[in-house]
Amino acid sequence: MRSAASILHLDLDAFFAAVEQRDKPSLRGKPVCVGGIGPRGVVATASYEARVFGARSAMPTAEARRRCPAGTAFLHPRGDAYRKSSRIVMELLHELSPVVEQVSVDEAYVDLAAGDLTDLSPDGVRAAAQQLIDEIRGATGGLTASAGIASSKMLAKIGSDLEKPQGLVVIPPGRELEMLAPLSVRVIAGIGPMTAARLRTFGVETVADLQRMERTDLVSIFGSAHGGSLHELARAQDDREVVVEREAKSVSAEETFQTDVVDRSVLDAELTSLARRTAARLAQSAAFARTITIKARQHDFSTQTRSETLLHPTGDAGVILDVARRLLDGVDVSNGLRLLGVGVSGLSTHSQERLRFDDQQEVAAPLPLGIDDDAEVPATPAGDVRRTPGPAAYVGGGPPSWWPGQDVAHTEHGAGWVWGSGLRRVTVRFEGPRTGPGRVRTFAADDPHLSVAEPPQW
DNA sequence: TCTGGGGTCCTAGGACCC
DNA sequence: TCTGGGGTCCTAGGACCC
Repeated sequence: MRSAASILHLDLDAFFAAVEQRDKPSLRGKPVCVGGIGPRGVVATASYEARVFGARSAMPTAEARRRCPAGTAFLHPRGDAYRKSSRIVMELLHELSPVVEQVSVDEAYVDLAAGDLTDLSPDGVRAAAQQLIDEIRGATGGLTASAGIASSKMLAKIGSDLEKPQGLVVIPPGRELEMLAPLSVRVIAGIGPMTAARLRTFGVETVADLQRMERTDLVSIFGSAHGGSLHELARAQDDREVVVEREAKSVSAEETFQTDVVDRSVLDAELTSLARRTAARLAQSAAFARTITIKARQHDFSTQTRSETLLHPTGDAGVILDVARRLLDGVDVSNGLRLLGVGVSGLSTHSQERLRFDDQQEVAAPLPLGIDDDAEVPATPAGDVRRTPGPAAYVGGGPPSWWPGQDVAHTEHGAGWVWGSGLRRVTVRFEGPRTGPGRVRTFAADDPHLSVAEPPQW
């Protein structure tokens, strides 16, 4: 804990939904849920209008549909659009200080003590943060953010959450404990539903309650690492630094099927696709991996992992797939899998494989890295393959499979987004961030005048 | 209500080594 | 013979975060 409130935590408000409302004027002021839209999807972000009806992050989309009124938009995420706005926000943060730790697409810590700001008093940092938030709104076409500024990461993060949306909370040095004491233990990072439930059995609900627990008791209940950190965080003892860049420790890809899959040939096709995606992302970060892990979720949601560590790091999709296949052979799939995943860890930045010259070890035939892996169609009859519709899920050679929220362009009507599709039809609303609410038109799904478009500029 | 996808960190047991 | 101690690596599972 520092002597000045010099750590800022910035969090964009209902980020995915806010970007959708910015780019789609007809959705402004309306409930919007962004996330998986299939039968097994969950909500990633609900707009504040949707939260009124009880929609929440991580809620099954089916449940959110039940709670929200007719007219609520359920949209598939547009990752490119979110990244584009995120980049602009992160650049603004870098103008404040070179020490910026991006936690996710919509969240970051800034070490104000490492920047040019000389006035680190509560009033000084508040003014700087207010200016930042105003700049973000201006540069992103109206996205709002909340900020917390405090003497530690934990308190800065708690602060940014306290008055969301558009909150700006400075916790002055010396006031940390009194601020923390009445709050639920759930505000502490690392206390999730399980830990909170166990603490409740000891009568612990607030941070003040937690402060009364002995360290030895917490350690015996939760283990030394978790128990020890609970004891410290409850007392606002948090010396974690703002770190600019962390090396990735693992890379993975996984997919939940629309319905459970028993057929091993379908699973093998999926495994191939996942191994390729994982290898492609590994290559993007110029890394190699020693440990390969598969993940299998059974029909009852129980999850198994199987892993194998190689002698030398690899980046080869064929090697990853060979190992993954072997591992999957050892998994009982007779009741059907609902999810399959492939991951790699034990990363390094160079491959010993490349240094071998007289190794007789058989290397699997190279597997091409699909440029757009989702364009890959498993080598089984299309009608037999159940795939979760994804943002880039094209039927090989055929027309695009349109998804709600997708950016499109029509040669006559211009830019718009997919409102809905099905029965070989696609309905598009023609509007953009700078237009008023637009008109809706329906086309044949294979209408040659309609094409996939880039996210609009606001 | 029936639970995504991408990650991080921790624990615990067994193998193995000195 | 009936019994060490510490360290590291590997594997599996689980809580948690956004």
